[in-house]
Amino acid sequence: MVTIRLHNTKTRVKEVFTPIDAGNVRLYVCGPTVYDRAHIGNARPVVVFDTLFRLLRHVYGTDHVTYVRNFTDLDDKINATALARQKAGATGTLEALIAERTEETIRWYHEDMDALGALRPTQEPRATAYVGQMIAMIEVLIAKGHAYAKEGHVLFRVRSYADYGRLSGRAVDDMIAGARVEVAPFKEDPMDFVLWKPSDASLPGWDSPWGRGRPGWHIECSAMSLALLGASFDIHGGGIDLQFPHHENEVAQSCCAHPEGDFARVWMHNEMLQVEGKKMSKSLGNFFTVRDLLDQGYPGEVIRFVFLGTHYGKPMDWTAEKAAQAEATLRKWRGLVAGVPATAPADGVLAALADDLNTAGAIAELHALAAAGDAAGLKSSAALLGLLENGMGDWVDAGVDLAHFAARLAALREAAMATKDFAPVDAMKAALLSAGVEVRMSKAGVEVLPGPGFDATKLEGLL
RNA sequence: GGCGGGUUGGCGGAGAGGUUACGCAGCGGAUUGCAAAUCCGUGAAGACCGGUUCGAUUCCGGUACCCGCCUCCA
Repeated sequence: MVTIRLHNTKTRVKEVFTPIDAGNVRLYVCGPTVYDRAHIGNARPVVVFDTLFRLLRHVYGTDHVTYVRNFTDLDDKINATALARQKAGATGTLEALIAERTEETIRWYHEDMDALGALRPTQEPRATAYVGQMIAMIEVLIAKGHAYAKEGHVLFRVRSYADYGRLSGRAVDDMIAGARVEVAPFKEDPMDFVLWKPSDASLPGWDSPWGRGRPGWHIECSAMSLALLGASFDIHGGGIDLQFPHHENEVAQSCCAHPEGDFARVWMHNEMLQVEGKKMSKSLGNFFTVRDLLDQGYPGEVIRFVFLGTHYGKPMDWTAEKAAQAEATLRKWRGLVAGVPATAPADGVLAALADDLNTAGAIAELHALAAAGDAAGLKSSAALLGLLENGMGDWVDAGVDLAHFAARLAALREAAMATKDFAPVDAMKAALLSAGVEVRMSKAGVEVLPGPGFDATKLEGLL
């Protein structure tokens, strides 16, 4: 059995990973709030934890890993989006507009993440389907003295949980000193956070012991992970920006409601993504959704390769330069593994991934396999990273048959060999090159294949 | 102010207390009608200042700069 080591945010060291139950390894990752298209930053944890999912499936067996990633379809941002649409003249009730928006966004999310080669998680629970469980958990917290109801709100009593701040390495008193916490009249302590809040008639709401209202954000993940994975599970993942307060609050809720469990044994956080060296933001004009990149012609596989080139624990920069390099490499490898059946991944690749998901190291191993001409090893090892898979390679040949161009060029060349007038050959070659076609001529013959920037429309009239 | 991440050759980016990372680009050569592709060879690094050590880019301390979180943003 391969020994997997993972950096645990909770303990701040790399640890040997030992599942609670090797027959059912359980992973939970915070999913998207479905109010808009996923941006490329949202895609990083998807690719990172998809790779972890693939590794775990390889090591423990495909049917022995449960991966849960939620959809937060219950959120004030969604409400605001729906409200804005209603004001803009959209017809239908607010509930209908919200449902429409979340369904549409989930569909987009699936399309975009599928394009990146991410496997669908085992389960993708929606928050709206677990409000009952959230209410139940809140009741337990109140009964145990960890939460209190006031003015239609229910708040978590942060001071009742001694370990609060441990995950994120913060001291409660320091946070108070920072004093940027919301002070509300119904809070016993400024640090207390909302588990339940009242909804007025214009907002979606559920009946609860505290009146009609809606849950706070943090309780969603606690309730869903409990329902689907139990009070103790193996790994909890997400972006480092969620470490505080979201994950800290999850720990507090889950551990106080179910002290018999450990909640998540291992916490993994991916670092943030930047674009051309800067934080992605709408005002800088470097804000991209995954769909934007796909529409610009970056294949999902190329995006995935760029992501995997940097260790998940380090900040990653998205640049056009990297994408171009990734495309060239994948194009080369695709040519190498065409028609080759997959076997078993190489030990070196597996070892790199098992070492805290060292995807950059794994890619170096792939280069070694390619250099050694081990096409089967390359293909099978790449599959562990979600690369070079059969369903994702359409972009390479662009669906165009270039055989007749090759034949034509070969004929011209043959004639030129006799006449020593290479002008017609060079003219056709230049035309092909300008259409992004790679032209290779040797004693063995003529080969043409789509290259970077291939544009089929420029081929018209060439024959 | 508090907490955390980063700083490696022209660019990207890993591991390891002492031995070539790797990829791209560059340079030289083979090959080619010219190229491309391929193959062979090759130069190039560890932000700064100290410390530990026979020896540190790798461990420890400090400085500088960049970034994130502390505002229900992955």
